[in-house]
Amino acid sequence: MNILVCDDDKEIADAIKIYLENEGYTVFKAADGLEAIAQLDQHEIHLIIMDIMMPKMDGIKATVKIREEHQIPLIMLSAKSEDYDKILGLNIGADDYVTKPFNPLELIARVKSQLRRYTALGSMEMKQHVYKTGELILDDEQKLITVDGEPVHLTPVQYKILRLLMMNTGRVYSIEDIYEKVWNEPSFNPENTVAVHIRKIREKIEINPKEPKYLKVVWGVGYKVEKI
Amino acid sequence: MNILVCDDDKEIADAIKIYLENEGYTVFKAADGLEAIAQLDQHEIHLIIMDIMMPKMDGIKATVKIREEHQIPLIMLSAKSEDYDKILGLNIGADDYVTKPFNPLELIARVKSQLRRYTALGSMEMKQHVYKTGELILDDEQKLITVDGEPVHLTPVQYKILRLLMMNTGRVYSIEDIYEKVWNEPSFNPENTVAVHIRKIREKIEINPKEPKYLKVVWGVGYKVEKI
DNA sequence: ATCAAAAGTTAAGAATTCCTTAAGAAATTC
DNA sequence: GAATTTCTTAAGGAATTCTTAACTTTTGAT
Repeated sequence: MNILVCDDDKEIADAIKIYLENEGYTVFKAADGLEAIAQLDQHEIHLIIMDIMMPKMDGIKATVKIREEHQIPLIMLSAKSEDYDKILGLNIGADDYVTKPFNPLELIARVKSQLRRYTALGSMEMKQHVYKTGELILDDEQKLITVDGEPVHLTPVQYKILRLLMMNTGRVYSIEDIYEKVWNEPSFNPENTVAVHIRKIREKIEINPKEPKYLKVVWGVGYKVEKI
Repeated sequence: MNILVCDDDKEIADAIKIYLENEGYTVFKAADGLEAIAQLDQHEIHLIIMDIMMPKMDGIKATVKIREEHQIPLIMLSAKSEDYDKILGLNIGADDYVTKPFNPLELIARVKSQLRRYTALGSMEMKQHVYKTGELILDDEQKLITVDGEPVHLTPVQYKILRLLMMNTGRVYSIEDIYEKVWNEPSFNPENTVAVHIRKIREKIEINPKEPKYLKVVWGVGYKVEKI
């Protein structure tokens, strides 16, 4: 997910960038409204964080301009906490606002909330949430896995790994791939963490873990869930 | 789709029949509980509309009898609107109820809603207002919750949380999900609020809160109400 | 074919994270 | 202002995750 942070205060923009990147988002920056609009043409942006007070083109004007062409979720940052500003911001097309000084955790929560809402609308109930291969079924809504109809309990990490592999049965994921997707951070030195988890998953979903039917290894490459 | 209308009042039964046939359903009639049971043997019935007050065998007795053998969705018609009757009907195995005098459109909406539950089709025109799982019943119209037929008092927040979970039994909601839906704002500080409410709810609806039958935790993910 | 290196598997315990629970403060309702 | 409800805090317990290290299989170089 790509987020555009638009603030002339370099310090604040950088701080936000770090917090968001820490959450796994890709962050682009813009120092004013004009830059922001330019960035939108260059990158696919999924959410905008926009400061109100900026030189050249302020946040209000920029928001209006952006809303003429895009429906990207937009969170407004305002130094003042007057209701006046908030109302103005929301009327103009912002989806939410946060007042400075703000709690980074709050900003992140609101970012997630907006992205959730936005992506939920696009795929309302349409998104697939049941993945099957052979007698192995994963229901992502119920967080439920069954093998031959028998429910199997997986821990959160185990679940995430299996879901990743099952969302694309047959596709091989390297250990680095898995680490990045599941932990949301580049695999710096994942000893054999992933392998251990794989073992635990096999223990639970395979009849005979030594001759796995579903969760196969591809030597020197990674792991996959067989497409059956 | 075949619907059985069971009411000794011929006028009402005929009126219902016409409305339902107008919607494309095939309607069978029965004047009392005994007739209803006889009809069930002869035709494949997909939904039952059952009046409470009837000669020979009343609706309550008939419902109990029917539930011994069938899981057909059943909507109860009651002349009285007292809470007592509603609770009784639901505990006995009815899936929904409508009080006389009723709006035909409401009845049809509830019929569709029930059929949808069992066939998993269509769109949401009428939101369901009775949610059941095991012996736990939530009636959103009366804001009433019963466990084993015993009404339990929940505070507003507790009620909202339980309703959210019961509207989709089996589905897992993260703490953030719950916070957002119940408080209508994203959660950002690592609080414990939801967990405390969950505890309080368990205290009230569970026999043994330490081994909850209904309100389960899914480790590292969130909470759900078991689909029973 | 044989051996060493590389890659994968497995087990066990320490470290960490997450959930539960109780008690009291703060806020709200009556 | 008393009662009820909601929120915060913190300790304790339970479950999960990670690390370590020995072991097995595969690969490929000799």
